Amino acid sequence: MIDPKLVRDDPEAVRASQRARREDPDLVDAVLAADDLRRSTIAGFDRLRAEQKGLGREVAQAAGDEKAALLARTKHLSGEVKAADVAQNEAATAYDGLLRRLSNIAEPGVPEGGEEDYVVLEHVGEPPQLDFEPRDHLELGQRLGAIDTERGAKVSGARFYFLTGVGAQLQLAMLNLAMAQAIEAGFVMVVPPVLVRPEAMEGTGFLAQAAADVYHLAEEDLYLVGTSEVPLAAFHMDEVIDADRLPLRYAGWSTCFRKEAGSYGKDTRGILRVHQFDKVEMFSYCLPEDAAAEHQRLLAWEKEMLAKVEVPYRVIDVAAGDLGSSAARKYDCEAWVPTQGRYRELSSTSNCTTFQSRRLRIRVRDAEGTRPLATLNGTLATTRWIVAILENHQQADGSVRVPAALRPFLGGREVLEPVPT
RNA sequence: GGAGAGGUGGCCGAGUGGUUGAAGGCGCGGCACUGGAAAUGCCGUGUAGGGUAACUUAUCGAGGGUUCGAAUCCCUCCCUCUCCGCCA
Repeated sequence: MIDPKLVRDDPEAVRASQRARREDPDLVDAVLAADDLRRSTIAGFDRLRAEQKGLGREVAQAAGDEKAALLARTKHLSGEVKAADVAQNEAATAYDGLLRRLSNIAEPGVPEGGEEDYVVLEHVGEPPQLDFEPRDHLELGQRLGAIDTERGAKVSGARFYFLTGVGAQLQLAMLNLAMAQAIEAGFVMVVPPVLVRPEAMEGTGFLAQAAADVYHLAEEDLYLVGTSEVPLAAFHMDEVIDADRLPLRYAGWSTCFRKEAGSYGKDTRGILRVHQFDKVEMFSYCLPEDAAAEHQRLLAWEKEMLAKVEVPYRVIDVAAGDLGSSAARKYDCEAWVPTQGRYRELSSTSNCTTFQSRRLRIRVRDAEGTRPLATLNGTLATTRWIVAILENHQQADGSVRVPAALRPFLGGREVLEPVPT
């Protein structure tokens, strides 16, 4: 939720942000109209309620005939107060509903446009020069006895997989490497619940545009999280945090679940796009004025991790139209995938400014009082990284070189060798 | 799953139908005292809405209800604790 004052004080800025995102600018005017109605119903209710309370005080002190007369007078007021209360609540609900539909204000400098309008900020590393026909990650994974998608489909359906042997070990090694880095950087490691209440899902903004991608358990009314960003953001829901405790940095380790609705036929091979994967996610709470700098720090930590797995990648500044509703700015790191001849997203870091904290009622308290704080998130490693690691470090014989930083987490192994099937 | 006890301000904790936004304590801020500090004393201190302002409204887990009036009574739900049952 954006700052309601901004809509009132500078509606054109909000309209401009909506246009940049290719969302509806007229929503701003609907919010303004709902706000007018809301305020007038509040005035009506307040007046009646004040009168009722005043009479109530007199009733409390009166007795006998005087009391009876007062009661007669106030009896009809009761109904009016109730009606005004209903009107007030309806107007407030309508206003809130519209306000929540407004996406976060894109940060100045965000590229305009849609998915294809990102700006490449930099390239790091060179695609490997392979003097043989590269195998894709699935073929490599099968030869290594690392990835089994056929049995994944048998047991659970399409887009499910088993990580076996060195595949499972590689994932654990990578996530451990990521977590070790995060802890070294001062993050608090968190293993969060992956089933959350509607409030947590709603508060982080995932029930808006990403709703179709979210698994829901109807019987319990719980949602499976698509990222530990959700429980990490909701961790401090309804809390007031002293300014001197900020920034708070958490590194979540969790399994993530995504329906991948609308991606039928896309990336169906291997483990590039799956319903369930594991991830180490960084999450920061900081002062709003520090958010942009914190965003750069998260990006730097992502790059540090990418350097450790030695894959070539580029950093893109995601265009406004391709931002999630919560994000004011988003940088993606995309790794080179040799068999696809293109870059694929490995990590993503978003500055959600005060959008999530306002929805989740998380505030910071300093000398001036309390106010919403900023939340940011960024990926440190996911199952998908295995794709880039296998393909970029493959050798002619189908073996895969292990990046040096991962070796300590793999019992010192330098090469993953094919196994007999 | 069953039975019972609870959910009150940043925190702890009184309060069972009427000037209670809510005693008291802690914390925090200011002042006094001090060479400075601690201790002590005094004063102040929730949040969110509406209003140019004076001021006003809401808020005692959430949502309904009873009543002229609800933190307080009733219903539903959520959560916590204790005991029993069940259990990968």
